[in-house]
Amino acid sequence: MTYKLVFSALADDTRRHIFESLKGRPQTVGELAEEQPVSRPAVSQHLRVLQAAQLVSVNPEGTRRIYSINQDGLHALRHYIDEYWTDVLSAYQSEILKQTGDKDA
Amino acid sequence: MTYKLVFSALADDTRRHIFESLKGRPQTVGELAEEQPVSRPAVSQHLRVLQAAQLVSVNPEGTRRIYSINQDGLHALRHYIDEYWTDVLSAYQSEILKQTGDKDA
DNA sequence: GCTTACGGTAAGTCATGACTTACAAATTAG
DNA sequence: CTAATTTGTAAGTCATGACTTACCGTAAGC
Repeated sequence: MTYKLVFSALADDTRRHIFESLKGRPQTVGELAEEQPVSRPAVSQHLRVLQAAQLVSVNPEGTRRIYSINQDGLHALRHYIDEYWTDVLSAYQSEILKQTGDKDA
Repeated sequence: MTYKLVFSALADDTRRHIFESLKGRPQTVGELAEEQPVSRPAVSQHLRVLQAAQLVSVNPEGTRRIYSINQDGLHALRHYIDEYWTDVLSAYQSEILKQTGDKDA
């Protein structure tokens, strides 16, 4: 459902850098922009995408907007992976059972 | 390093559908193309991307090429998430300790 | 041998998205 | 109130990538 948002958000290098920069501490847009090789408006646009993917969240403080990590996005990602694996394992198991049954027959 | 490949591979709807279709059983290109609303060459190109991201692998059998799941891609993804979280937790912990110290001072 | 089936590749089109500069809104400082 | 700071938004440019049709190589069947 929202997997597309999370995957495409983290598919971009600049966004992944921003996201990993927030790993250490909450930061303002200006602080984040200084670390990146792109302009501040570009960072703003990236933050909007990250926010839509529920990977970051904002906390306004005066004119500044302090961005920090939002757990929801990565939790969704982990859920996707986990569910995928359980499905894979059950499918493989039935495949194995089928092959075993063929052997017996 | 290869995170970009995995994220961008799964960011596309068609590719995610193909990837999830392989969850159940290995399939040929033709079988996968029948389930998708795009042409067979398009599926071929998507499979190349998925293969580059180590999400699927091929097994030639005559003229057919049987695609199946490759664990490496998703393992890399899970590794990314896990490492991210350990970094986040340690950063938060030091933040909490700093705040506690400030209170005491 | 020839034909058919399967699938990868080439070339071209079109939409998306990452980036820029210019501008506007909102809060703080004097 | 005015000026300065911070940030989001608008508009436009340019590259990327998802898709199509046409084509080529390769293995199997008659």
